[in-house]
Amino acid sequence: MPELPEVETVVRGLRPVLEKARLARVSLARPDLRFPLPEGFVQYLTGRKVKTLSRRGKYILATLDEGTTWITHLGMSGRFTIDAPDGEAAAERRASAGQAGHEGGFAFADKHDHVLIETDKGARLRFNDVRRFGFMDLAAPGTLDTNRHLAELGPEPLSRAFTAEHLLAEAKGRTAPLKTFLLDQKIVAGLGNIYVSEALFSARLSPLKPAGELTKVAAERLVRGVRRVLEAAIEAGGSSLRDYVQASGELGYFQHQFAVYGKEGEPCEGCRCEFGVERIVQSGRSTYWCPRKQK
DNA sequence: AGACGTACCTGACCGC
DNA sequence: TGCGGTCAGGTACGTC
Repeated sequence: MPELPEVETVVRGLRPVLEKARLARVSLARPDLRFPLPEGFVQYLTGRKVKTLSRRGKYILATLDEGTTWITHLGMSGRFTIDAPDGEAAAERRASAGQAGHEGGFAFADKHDHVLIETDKGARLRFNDVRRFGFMDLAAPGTLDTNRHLAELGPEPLSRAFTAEHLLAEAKGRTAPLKTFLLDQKIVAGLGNIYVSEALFSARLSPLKPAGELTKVAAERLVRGVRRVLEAAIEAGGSSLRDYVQASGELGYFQHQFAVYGKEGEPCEGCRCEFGVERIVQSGRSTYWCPRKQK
């Protein structure tokens, strides 16, 4: 589920709860997510203060007081829930909680809750991940740049480092189609299956076009298209934070209107032609596009 | 190096 | 109602 805009929304939602807070209690329902949690994970986090929360690609980064970074990737289905300490939902969970967790009424309330965190300010966080493709890691001070998950990441698409020149240099000689090229986190960090389709539509470029055939003009359109769709989605995430997340406490998913994604057979944005959006499969994953508009 | 397929995990949905 | 197949927004890793 979560691509850059969703992760950015999660970070913004977690910030008021985690930044400048101390992790008073941490517990795990299991020793691993997608990968084993690092040795001594709970002991390490417990008692540490979060200095800042940020994002790199699809990774959530929490910088701790002594310089270590707590890294979280949401995978496909990872989400955080912020529990109101004494709300109705909390009482309900207390009543139905089957597994032992924190004492004092805070527990692994849902089936796929894997990590519980309570801050010194009384905020309670649950990390839930049905498919368990998410993972967490710790990077010692000064090792973030060489961390195995982050070292190879391409530029942030909303930063000045993401340029047509960068895309052209990376695309040179490549036969892989633009769809696959943009999904590669080494090329640009944070795009996933949805926003690649959306960005290519926005740029009016075919997902089938070999990356090596990008022209300067097309690369410039692509940079603008990527930025446009991500900025719009982050904006939508902001609304969901205000409207939806505050009520439910759930962070990780929001409704967004897409131009082509999931719209097979429907007219693409602003179009009235009779053909509609097409779905094709590239490297085993769905791509949605308009063959009339995207060349 | 780069392109490709497969693995990981659970749940929802569809047709029979 | 049950059952098997397919699909789902992620990354890592093996092979050619």
